[in-house]
Amino acid sequence: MKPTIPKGTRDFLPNEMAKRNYIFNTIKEVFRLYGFNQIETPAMENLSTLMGKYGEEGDKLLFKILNSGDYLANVSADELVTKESNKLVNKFSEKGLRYDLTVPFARFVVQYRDKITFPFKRYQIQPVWRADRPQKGRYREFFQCDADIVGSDSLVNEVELIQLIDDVFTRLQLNVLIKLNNRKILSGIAELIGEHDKIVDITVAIDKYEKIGLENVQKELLEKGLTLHAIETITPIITLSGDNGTKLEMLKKVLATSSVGMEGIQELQTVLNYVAGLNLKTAIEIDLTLARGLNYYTGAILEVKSLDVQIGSITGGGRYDNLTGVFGMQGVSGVGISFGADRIYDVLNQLELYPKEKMNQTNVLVLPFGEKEQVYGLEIVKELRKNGIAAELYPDVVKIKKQLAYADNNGIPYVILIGENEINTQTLTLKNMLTGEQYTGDKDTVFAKIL
RNA sequence: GUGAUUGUAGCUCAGUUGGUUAGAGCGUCGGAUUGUGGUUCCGAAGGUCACGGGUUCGAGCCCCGCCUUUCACCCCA
Repeated sequence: MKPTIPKGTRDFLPNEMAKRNYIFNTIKEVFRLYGFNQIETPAMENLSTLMGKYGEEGDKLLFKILNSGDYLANVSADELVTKESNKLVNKFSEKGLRYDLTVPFARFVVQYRDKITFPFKRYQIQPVWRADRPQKGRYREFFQCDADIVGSDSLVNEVELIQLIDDVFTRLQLNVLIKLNNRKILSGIAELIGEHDKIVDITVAIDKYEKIGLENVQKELLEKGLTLHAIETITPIITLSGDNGTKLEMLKKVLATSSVGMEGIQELQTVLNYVAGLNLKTAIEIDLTLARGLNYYTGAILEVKSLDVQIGSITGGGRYDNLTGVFGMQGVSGVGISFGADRIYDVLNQLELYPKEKMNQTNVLVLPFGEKEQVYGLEIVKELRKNGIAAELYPDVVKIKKQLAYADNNGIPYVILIGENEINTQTLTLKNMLTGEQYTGDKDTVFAKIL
């Protein structure tokens, strides 16, 4: 039998975990600094919690868990014969793997509303699963690192999250661009031309402007069923360019008659004004083609792109005004972001942006020449650890050549050799694996050299 | 879900128009070297050619199916 893992999943070797932990620890530390508190939720949720929250596409991508036991007991032969998987699945599956961290969080907020003080700031770092077809930067199991604030309408939250994003990527030394949009502006555009359900087609078409040109975009919109008048109305929006200020001015003109649209512009402007005073390292750009998560976002929408590596967005987020509504709790607005840890990991790998000093694990390997030395070695590693030095003792009595190769392959910077000579003279021999330098002396001097 | 693409030793890959016993490098193990790794030399182990069927005197190579890899679309972190 060949050892393999399911499609779209990954194993991580020790050196890879060191890199991933560097990412997780960085994000965690920033979350903590911004006052978010950690929670966890189960890997699986009731399907009733998950279904219908991510649109039709999302429902298809949910991993469903077979009921335990005789899961076909309640399915009649007639029903089985129909082969209608989508209907039948409800009969033998009532749990699914979580698809993101936001919906389980909404469930969590409603369920524990009596134990939570609003505004509630939580962070959550856990894997999610999607039955997608894997490709570059897309996995079926990946970690999201979410920070959300629920129970506050203030745009200060948006500003704080943008600052947090800037903080994280600055620490990770990644060049990124924050793209910003507002769902209300998109609604305004739709309102303007009376085509509420065409908003996705419109954003997709705008997105292609730079690639295929105005004429082709207009042609595509025509094919999608927009009237010539409607296309003419939104043409200034398709060709929108320049800095954020110019874009906002143009939008104000075009959307002047739409109150929702103007509200979105106002929000965007306010956020940008606040952020301008914070001197962030990351550039922020208004991007009307950002329509991500259209299913539940109601205000700000944001996305982060790596400037050095071509991969999908590495962070996304936005405001959702009524996510808890479906769980029976109305009028709670939230805003949140989600770092895609696995994509950030891929980007960092490609750029090799890991600080070396944070990557190695064991500092010292103790090499015994024989059994007697092994006993002495046990005492030595114990004392090393007491001094805060990560140390291990080679567990088998084998040739020193082999023990040194172990240290070498594992990138252990120091070894301590213990043989008959060392025991007789009460000394230790320290070897620097990088330089090959060796020093024999008493325990305290050797320890001092390592520290 | 749609369209391509990949699969040969633990890893990376050769393998001619179908032709005898399928190769290399790296890694592993042993030795040169019983107290010295990362350099060198010698040797060894390691294969259901993804899997199942078919064509053929003969298939790693051709055909069909299936799984898998990677990529694009859709959607997304």
